[in-house]
Amino acid sequence: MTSVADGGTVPAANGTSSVPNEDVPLAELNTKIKSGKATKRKTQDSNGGSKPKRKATAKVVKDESDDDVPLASVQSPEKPKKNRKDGSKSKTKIKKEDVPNGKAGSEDVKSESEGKKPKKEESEQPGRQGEDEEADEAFKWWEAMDVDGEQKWESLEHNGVIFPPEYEPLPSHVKLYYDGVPVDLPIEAEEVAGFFAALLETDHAKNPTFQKNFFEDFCKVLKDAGGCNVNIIDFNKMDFSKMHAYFEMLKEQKKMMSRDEKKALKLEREKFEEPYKFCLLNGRREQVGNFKIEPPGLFRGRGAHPKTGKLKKRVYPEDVTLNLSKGVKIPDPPAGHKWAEVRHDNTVTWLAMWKENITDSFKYVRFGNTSSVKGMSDFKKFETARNLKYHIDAIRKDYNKMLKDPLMQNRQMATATYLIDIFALRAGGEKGEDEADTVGCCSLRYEHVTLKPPNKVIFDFLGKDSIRFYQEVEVDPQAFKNLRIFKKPPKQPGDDLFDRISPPMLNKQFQTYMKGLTAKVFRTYNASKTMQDQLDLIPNEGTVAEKVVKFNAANRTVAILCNHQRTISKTHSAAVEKIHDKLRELQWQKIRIKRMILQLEPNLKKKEPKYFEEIDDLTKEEIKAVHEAVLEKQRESVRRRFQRENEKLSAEKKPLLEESELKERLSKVDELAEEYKEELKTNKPVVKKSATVEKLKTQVETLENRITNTTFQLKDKEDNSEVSLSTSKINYIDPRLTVVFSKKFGVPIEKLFTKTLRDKFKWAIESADENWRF
DNA sequence: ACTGAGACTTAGTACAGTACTC
DNA sequence: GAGTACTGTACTAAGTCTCAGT
Repeated sequence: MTSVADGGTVPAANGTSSVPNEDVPLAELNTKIKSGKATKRKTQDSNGGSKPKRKATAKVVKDESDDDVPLASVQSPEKPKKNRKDGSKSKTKIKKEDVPNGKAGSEDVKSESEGKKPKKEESEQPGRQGEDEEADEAFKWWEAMDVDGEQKWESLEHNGVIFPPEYEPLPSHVKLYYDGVPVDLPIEAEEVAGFFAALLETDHAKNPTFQKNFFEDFCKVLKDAGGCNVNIIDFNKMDFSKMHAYFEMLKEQKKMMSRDEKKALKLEREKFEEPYKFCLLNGRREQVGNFKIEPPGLFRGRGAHPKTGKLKKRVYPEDVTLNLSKGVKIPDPPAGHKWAEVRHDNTVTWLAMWKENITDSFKYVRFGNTSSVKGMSDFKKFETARNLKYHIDAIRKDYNKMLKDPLMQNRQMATATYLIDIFALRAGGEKGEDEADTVGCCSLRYEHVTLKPPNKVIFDFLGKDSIRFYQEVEVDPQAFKNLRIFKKPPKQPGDDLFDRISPPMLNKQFQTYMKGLTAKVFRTYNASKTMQDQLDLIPNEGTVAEKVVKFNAANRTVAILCNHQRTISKTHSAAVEKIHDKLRELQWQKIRIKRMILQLEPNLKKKEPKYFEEIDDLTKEEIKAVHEAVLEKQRESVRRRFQRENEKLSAEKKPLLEESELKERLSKVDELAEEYKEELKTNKPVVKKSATVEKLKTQVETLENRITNTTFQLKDKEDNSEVSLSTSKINYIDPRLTVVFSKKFGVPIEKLFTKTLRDKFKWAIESADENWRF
């Protein structure tokens, strides 16, 4: 069995490894580079030169480092010997106890049988399994796991996919208008126009690229369908408002349906979907994920996607390839249709597949997240990440050393690894001209990194999903020097910083340290490691609610590390403003009561100066604003109560209250207003006769508590407004960490995982005990 | 050695469903 | 109990990474 000692004995990284061989003159190096990555890059000029985007071949960086070290040699990254098909499968089993020396996961760990039935026996009796749902539910793959190997399943049977319903034409009175004229669209074109009409009020519909792409595709569909009564040539003359209104009306109708109607509809839908929801995987009933074929519509690309708004075509059975066991029943295609193809490939995990017309890529129907296949791969992912802890020290040591390597390529490798490790950047592969311009580590360009000596770096770029990555950070001095070199002229905006490396090269390098190590593993590792460290800091005290808050705070650190964002909800700023107002009012109340105390006992001010320090914290203007808000609130509540009382009286058929009564009640508020006005001048609030210093001080205390709570609430709201916790919880934080926290701190798992997550992470919930560590 | 196809994970958003407030 | 705010789920786009074919 391999042990932790491995960590220290892994082969050194390229460039720092023993033999300084294969020295190649620089000239040759350049050729290599050119024939490699650089040639792939499309030239700016080819697309009209609108954006200062990818330049042609990045200029060769001067053969000098900061220290004028010549770039000496090229070393082709060592080819990791791989032997995928050696057929030897290693059985692994999630164990209750952590292996002391840590090797688990994909390395060979013998699975103690512990009397568990081998999987094979079970799957040979699908019939029996099928009868007993309990048995299905209870199957614990994590106690009999075969994680390695090419083959993904033994047997697979399913009922195919659900196609979206055929298009139903609009009622004849609902039309598109062009230049004020109602248009008789052929049904195909009407459908496409409808797609746009449905989005009329969204940002997409206002996006010129979206409009242009939509219009092009719409015109083509219209032409192919034989045209219409009007000559449509100008998008701006199209009026979708009638169509839009119709869709809104339908939505409204749906909303207005009674509870029972909705329920019945839902039941019917579920009954129809039932057969597609499950499949037979190795003889066990398991969930299918997305069994619905994506409906046609307009492509909603994120960020500045050149293809956004294009028509995503309807998918027919003739486009769909099925995958299932040989010899099992092939689901019938919809009447009058046939499948594109039926495959029997057990090395993949999809049940159906089709090609999508926008980006020319594949879409898959897969197993659900609760399935054993997905669960195993999730488990494997976390074990790989966990395994990194035995190698990370060596890796860090090596790249820190290699930051000074004379060879430019090696410096870039080291610097990229550093950024990926420390700032959790993604690998950043090449992207095409017909995609949104987003970057990751290897595709960072000149303009994405600003250097501020001595060692401050500002990253500012759009990452995956066009989410902005903005960070001002201090970096390792050598990394700083390197970035400066990578930016040296003749490089200029538009040029790649890392022009001599690519994600595959990085990954190849990583594999020399550890099997399965790739760039993305660093994100998983650092995320889970961070979570573990944060959880370790939480004291086991307080209420469940308090513990949950602290857990979420730990979760948030991870989310921030991974730059997981969400758009601020429309109501957010209003909600924040509300809390701010509330806080100011509380503050005012507190000050007011303290002033009352001073009226009762003026000499206290000298005795306890600290306590009364804050009584002048609010300006007159602020106080006035609070007064107005408070008074307005009171008036509003008086009016509301008046109205409610009247409604009640009216229901009881009794005479209503007179308007004069309302005036009478409102005048009480006016009296208060006068009182406040006076108070604003004198700074002496009226003190109730019954008040004592004791009582008032208690009131101050209560207010202070409320202020603390509200401040906390506000901070939480603001901190969370742009941070999405769920992504890291679903993808990056080893679920066993959460399970351990739950067990150790006595927080019900329901408070930490939603139902779906509990199903997804069942393996973790049932396998981790409270001593488990990442 | 390079490239693109293919397959899988990761990601934010829209919207439905639920909880909370007045 | 209606209206509103928040939460969870469904959806599908956008990444990463491997491998086969040239």
